[in-house]
Amino acid sequence: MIENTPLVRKLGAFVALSNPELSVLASLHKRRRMFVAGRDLVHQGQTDQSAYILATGWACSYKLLENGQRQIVDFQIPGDFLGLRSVLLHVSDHSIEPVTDIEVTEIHVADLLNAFAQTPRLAAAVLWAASRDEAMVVEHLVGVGRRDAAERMAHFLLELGARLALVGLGTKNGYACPLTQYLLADALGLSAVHVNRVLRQLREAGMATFRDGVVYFDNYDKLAKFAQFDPSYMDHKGPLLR
Amino acid sequence: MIENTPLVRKLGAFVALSNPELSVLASLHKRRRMFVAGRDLVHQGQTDQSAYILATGWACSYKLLENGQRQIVDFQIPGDFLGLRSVLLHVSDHSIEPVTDIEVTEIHVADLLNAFAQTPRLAAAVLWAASRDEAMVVEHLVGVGRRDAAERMAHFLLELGARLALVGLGTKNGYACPLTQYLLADALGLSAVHVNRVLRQLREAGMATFRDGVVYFDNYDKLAKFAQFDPSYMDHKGPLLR
DNA sequence: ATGCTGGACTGATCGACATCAGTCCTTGGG
DNA sequence: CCCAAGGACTGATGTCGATCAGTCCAGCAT
Repeated sequence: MIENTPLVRKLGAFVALSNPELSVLASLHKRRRMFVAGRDLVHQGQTDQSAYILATGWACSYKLLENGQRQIVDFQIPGDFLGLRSVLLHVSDHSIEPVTDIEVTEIHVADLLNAFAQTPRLAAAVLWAASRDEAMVVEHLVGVGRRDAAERMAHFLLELGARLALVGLGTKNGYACPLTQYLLADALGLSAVHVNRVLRQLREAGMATFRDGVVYFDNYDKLAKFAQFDPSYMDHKGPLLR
Repeated sequence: MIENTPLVRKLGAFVALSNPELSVLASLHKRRRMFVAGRDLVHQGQTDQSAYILATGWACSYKLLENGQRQIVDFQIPGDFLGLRSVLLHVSDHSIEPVTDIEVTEIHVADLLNAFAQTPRLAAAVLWAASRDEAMVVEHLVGVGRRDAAERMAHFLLELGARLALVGLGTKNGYACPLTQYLLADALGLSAVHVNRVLRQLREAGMATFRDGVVYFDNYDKLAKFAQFDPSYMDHKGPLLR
């Protein structure tokens, strides 16, 4: 039996993978490596680095601007690819930093592309996962562009919860979350000061509480309504491609 | 000889496609269809619609919020896929509207996935194109999150120019652009009023002029510096996969 | 114990951009 | 020819969130 990693769980939600396909997937995993929190894995502008699959811990991908501001594009949780896009485009347009200490397994993109030849359904699954990632970036864009700070925060907390639930790390009650208010600020396009005020608003409105590294959904439905959160792009009853 | 469509030009910049691969690609094109400006092709929430490749004209994909605001996620120009992500995810999380009258060719996603089995390099090319699209959304996110209105506008005009240049519809001097100030506002997360003021700023600073449906780069280098525009994620000397 | 550091938190002030309420110009229809 | 509609454009006013300048507390090293 193939081991049930977060990646297998995630892709399995998209495409029903057969055992041969699963073993091709498993064969992609090369060396296991660790990185410590805070030290960049990939630098903006760097070329020809490796791609990884995140096994444990959290990371974030971000872009730096000359004026010192940064925008966090996405957080990666177990099961997510790290740096796949950089490798495909042969240059990193962004940096990646572990938020906590992380464990990853390296993959060689040449192997991945070769695997597509053996099992085209794996290509579909990966394209699918990439589409989902893009959908999340899009949702993030909508939030930053057109939602006010409180809605943006609410939506963000919900989306993260839904993603974590998919790999078994969260429920509708809440989840463990190692992010600081500074990280939230850089993700949401706010100042850390304002993040603090907004979290207070959500807490006082009885919708969500973020304290001591844990997010509690005090009233999930009210929060989801407030944020206009629509999880349909992440919600699946089962694999869509059999 | 296979015809040299914008799509072939674009994918060809990524992966050197052989004649058999090109003909598989050509075989994906089904009926040719037209749509008129302003009437939605795909509605948010709709399921099971088709995917298309844009042949001529411009479209935009956007998301609507309950309060009536909208965020335009991206504009599509000839050679771009329309609605591919919606089909892969089996539900549209966004709407697509033609900005001008457009011509498209329909593709069946089942055919596309089957084609991956015949020519895995095509899978790589499509994954590549998807990565580039995601990189653009990311860049867009950074702009909306961390750039002020003028920088955002400058960066947007440059990026669009670079994309158009790739399919032969623009140069470093400028390009024809059918977008209204309202569309720009919805894309950049600004009000139409403010778009107007910002365009004036750029004009008065001698960097770019947008008038009568044409964007002129009055001083390309100054504009690129001002916007911190880095085209590396779209720039290629030639195909990276041979 | 003492000091240092990082993160959460707060009040006061300021500025970028939204909103409101218009004008002007062009285009197309009756 | 006149009118309606859409797009570009402008001034006045209002507000959300940034910035500045702190406090407080827990954890850790000395």
